[in-house]
Amino acid sequence: MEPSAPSRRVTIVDVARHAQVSTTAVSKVLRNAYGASPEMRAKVRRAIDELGYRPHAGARGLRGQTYTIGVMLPDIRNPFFPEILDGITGSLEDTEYQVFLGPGGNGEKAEARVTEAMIDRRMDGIIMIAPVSPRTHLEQVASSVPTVVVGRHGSSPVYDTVVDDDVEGASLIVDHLAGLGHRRIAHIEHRETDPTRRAEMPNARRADGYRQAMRALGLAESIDVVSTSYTQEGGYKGAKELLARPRLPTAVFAGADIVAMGVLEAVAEAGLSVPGDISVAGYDNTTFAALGPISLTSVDQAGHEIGRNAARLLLERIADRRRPSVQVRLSPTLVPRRTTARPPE
Amino acid sequence: MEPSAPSRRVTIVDVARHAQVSTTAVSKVLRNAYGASPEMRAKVRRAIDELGYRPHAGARGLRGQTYTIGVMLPDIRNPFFPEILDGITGSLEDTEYQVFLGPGGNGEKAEARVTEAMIDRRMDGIIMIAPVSPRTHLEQVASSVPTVVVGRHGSSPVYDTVVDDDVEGASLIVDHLAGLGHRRIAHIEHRETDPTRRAEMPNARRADGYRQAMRALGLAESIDVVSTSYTQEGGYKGAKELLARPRLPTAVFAGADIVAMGVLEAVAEAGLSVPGDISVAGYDNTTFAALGPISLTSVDQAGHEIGRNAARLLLERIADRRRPSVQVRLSPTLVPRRTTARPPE
DNA sequence: CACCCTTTGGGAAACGTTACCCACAGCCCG
DNA sequence: CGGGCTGTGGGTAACGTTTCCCAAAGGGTG
Repeated sequence: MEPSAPSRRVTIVDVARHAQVSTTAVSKVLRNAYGASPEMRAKVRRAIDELGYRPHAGARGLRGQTYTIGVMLPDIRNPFFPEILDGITGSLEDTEYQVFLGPGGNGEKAEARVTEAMIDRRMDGIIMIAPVSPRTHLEQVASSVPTVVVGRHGSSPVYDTVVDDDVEGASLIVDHLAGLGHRRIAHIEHRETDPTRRAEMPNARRADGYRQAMRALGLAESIDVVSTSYTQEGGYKGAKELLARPRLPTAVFAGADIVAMGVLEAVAEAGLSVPGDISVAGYDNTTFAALGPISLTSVDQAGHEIGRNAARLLLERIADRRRPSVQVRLSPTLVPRRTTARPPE
Repeated sequence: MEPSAPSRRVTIVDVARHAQVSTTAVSKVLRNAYGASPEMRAKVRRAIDELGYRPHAGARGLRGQTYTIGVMLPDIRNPFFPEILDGITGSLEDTEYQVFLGPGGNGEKAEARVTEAMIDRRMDGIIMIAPVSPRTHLEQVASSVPTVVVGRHGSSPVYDTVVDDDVEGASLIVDHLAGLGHRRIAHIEHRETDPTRRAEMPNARRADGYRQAMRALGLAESIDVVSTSYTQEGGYKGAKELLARPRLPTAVFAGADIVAMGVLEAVAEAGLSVPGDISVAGYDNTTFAALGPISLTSVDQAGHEIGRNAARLLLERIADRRRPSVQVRLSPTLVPRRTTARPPE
């Protein structure tokens, strides 16, 4: 085996010559386009197989499509994304489209770099998962390539959206805890100051959902929200703060599983037991929430469904770029585990 | 904002006209190529900025490079990969290269699809992380594009490799346990039958390392290996089997953290305590190993370093495709936590 | 001062594919 | 039997960039 053999690749011209037809004809077969008889198709396909021809995606992109879909992923570590991704790739595996992931790096600048790179490569469509970029940037991207935004509330005429109902998810937790008898239910949120992001980011919607659900249960006075960040450390600090309250909460609803991990740590340090003294719930139903030693009550977003819908919407929009924008909202489900129980007497 | 405005993009021709030079000149500036005076460069760069020009990667690829690096990731869920990825993207963020991830889907077929797609898109180089494909396929890929293989032992003249020393990692654990006083140390491995994979796959190397280390300590008779798979269930089943032994092991070295999770579950079910009755160690130092309630002793592979090296080797090979292949081997470190302690008296 | 080399710049032909349009044959219909 | 469809196939000009080459100008050298 040669180190990187310089052998010329088989091109459409070679296929055409071998099949004794024009390159136009081969191109038509490749794209399943109109204007080729069944016999012609058969002949061309045979030539393709015999020569082992594969089209050059870049060259195709010069005139037509690249058959490439870009998925912007802000943070690969987030154990919730793989589900979405499976949904996307699953929907696309029977098509000609190939999915590539762009590491977003969790910042506006990194996100911009990736989306620009995708546009430079003329990807046919882009799926942005839980982007942190301002809406104007999303719209700018969407104005030059078909785009679906996942996990941002708020709609735009230029891109489609798929979200899980975070308000509903927050209620699921609050109702579950209240159903067990809890009244002093506290919440740890990810601090959000920017007004449009308060309206669009899932973390803010979860906090809103918490407040709404508490009020609906007549527990308005027990509303207690600590603002930190969606990290383990944020959970730890938030819990420390809650544990310093004159009257301790009997349950903590952390806005994300990873936050709940910090809470569990702080609670253990304080010498309290879970769920004996305090119940803890997270959000996202991440892999580790299910692990035996943790067994964290959480909310499952239908990740697979989210991905499937995003892929579907994107294909539709690639097919018809001027169809009106669509918003899909899915419902989460509660996954009760061993970190929540009746409050102490 | 128009839905997907049809506005023509700025091309190199526009830039040339605006700067009153030839397209050749602009191209030279873009590539930092020889044959452009400083004044010329300045003039062209200004025009580029004024027009907001961005080169079309596909068109570039037709003649030259695409400035795109593909990273094949077999399983996004593996919490060890993000570290490697950070190392890669970190090394590349000051270059013109853009990284895209191809979801490998943990199977030969899926891996082949992704690598072919990368080649079809004329990516300048490919990094394959822990591929499961047979070596012939790796060499085939490497023969058409510069390639670095991460996490496969065994070298090839056509691709570079970066591995962490799994034999050494296994010793770290065995020595650690023996140092605490354990003698009956069992191991749960991922079953591997194919002979070349036994030599190349990390899981097989870990099992070998375990045996070697046991023999080196004079514990050859206590060698006890159970073959299941690197999954939580595999750990659970493996542990069940070990717990049915007439003389229980006092420590279990699971070949991966996720396996250790299954072990912890089985041990808890058996009414035994960790590390009181039995010590448990994993491998990979995944995120959840560090979580408070778990606190699993593990082995840390220098993921970041692995990624940095892979990126460096790839750039070198892109620059000189016929330089001899290089193998980099890094050393892991032990991360002792609360699941390992002295054996019961 | 003739010659050659170096520096700077540009013209034009690739690169591999698709879009656009035209030609031709066969057929149906009035 | 003429006119207009429909189905089939191909010629050719894009698409946006880089590479290969050549030309001209300037400067050093014998």
